[in-house]
Amino acid sequence: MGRTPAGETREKVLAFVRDRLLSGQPPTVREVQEALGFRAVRTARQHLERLVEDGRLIAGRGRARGYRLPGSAPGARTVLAPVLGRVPAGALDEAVEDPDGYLPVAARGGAAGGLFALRVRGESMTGAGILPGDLLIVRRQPTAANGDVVVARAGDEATVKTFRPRGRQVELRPENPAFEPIVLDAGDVVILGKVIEVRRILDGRGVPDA
Amino acid sequence: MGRTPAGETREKVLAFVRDRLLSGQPPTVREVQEALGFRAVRTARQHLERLVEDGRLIAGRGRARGYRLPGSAPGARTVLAPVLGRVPAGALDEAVEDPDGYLPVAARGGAAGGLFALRVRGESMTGAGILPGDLLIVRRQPTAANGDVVVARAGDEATVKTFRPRGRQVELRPENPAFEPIVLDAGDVVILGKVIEVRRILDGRGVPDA
DNA sequence: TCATGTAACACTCAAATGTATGCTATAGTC
DNA sequence: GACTATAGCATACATTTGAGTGTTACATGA
Repeated sequence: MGRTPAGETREKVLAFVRDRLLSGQPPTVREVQEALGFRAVRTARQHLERLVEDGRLIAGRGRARGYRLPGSAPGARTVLAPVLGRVPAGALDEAVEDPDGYLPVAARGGAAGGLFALRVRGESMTGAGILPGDLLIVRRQPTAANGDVVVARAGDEATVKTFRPRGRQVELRPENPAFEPIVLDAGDVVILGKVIEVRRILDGRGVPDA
Repeated sequence: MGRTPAGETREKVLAFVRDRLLSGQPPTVREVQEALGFRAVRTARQHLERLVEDGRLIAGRGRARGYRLPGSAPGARTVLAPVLGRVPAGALDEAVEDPDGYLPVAARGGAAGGLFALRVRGESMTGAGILPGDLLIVRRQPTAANGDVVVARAGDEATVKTFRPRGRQVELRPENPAFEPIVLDAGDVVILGKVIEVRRILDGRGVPDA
């Protein structure tokens, strides 16, 4: 069979393997062989071996579908956060029963104990770059630090605000001058969790032309 | 050996398999066996078979590490997008070589063919709620529609702007009055991809007190 | 009590898959 | 030309791994 220019084929091999790994389906050597059109298993393996030598792939000796991407192993644990349609007036757990879906979240260090997601209503936090329709990833915790963006319940209302302790009181401050801060006795505010991530899906809608 | 309450073990099996799939490393039957502490391969397989029967898993007949999540399952369409440290002047693929990490992304509909992530530098898009330090999930595509937020290369510069076609020219418009639009011949602009999602990690830093 | 279903075990077989050996050919370099 | 490196092929071998057969035990309801 003919030869291809040096290195060219290897790039294609790497691209194929990477695509498969990122989509969650590690390939076998023979799948690489077929995808690249080799007639010998050995050829595919040679390319893979070279990629490993060059540090561009990591081999799992002996294991089936054992090739991995180097660097920060995508083994970074992914957890699923349920998207709650509403912030419940009662216990959070009840709302988790019937989620609108799940979002994959890269679990950073801390306890993956309880994550959930909420959709933002209203414009009270636009000053912090949190727009209506955004998704908030929230870690459940009963306390917060000054400046944290929190999901809190004051009476029957559940809101997203910046947390400002004021002595024996608590200020829940919107990040939008058009809205008024809420100041309550600390005992009247229940922290449901802290917002650790903001997401905005742009897929369909673009930015309206001015 | 003893028995566990009905169904309880099966949930753990599913949780284990799902976690492995989400982290990009499908397990073998024997890995399930070990993880759950079974002494027989068959036991693990029986649970897996049941999960397949119930439609909560999909089996890849005969293939190694062949279990998948069904389309309806949470997390089924999660892919990992490499976070590029820099937008390359050359081919995108080269930058993918050395990613800063990977982000799990819920692939909505379209081809998961090529996703990558970028960190925002500068304040040129704050008007669209895109702040410095934000992570952008980008779908690789060579074209864009009016109003799309795109990653484009004009000469050696790679930037994030709103895409505005202007006849034979193209306007790359910042969403911040302090910045000037870039207008170029269509031939001088290369669309690298379209921003489909914006993420902001809040974990440490809160909102500064005013 | 008996039948039925689930959970679990021990062992075996076969297919999928990684690994190795040996060979051919082209291109570049000294 | 001799030497070296790369690209590729054919075949065989060994391990990993999915799949099959048969058995034991504990619930639960008819």
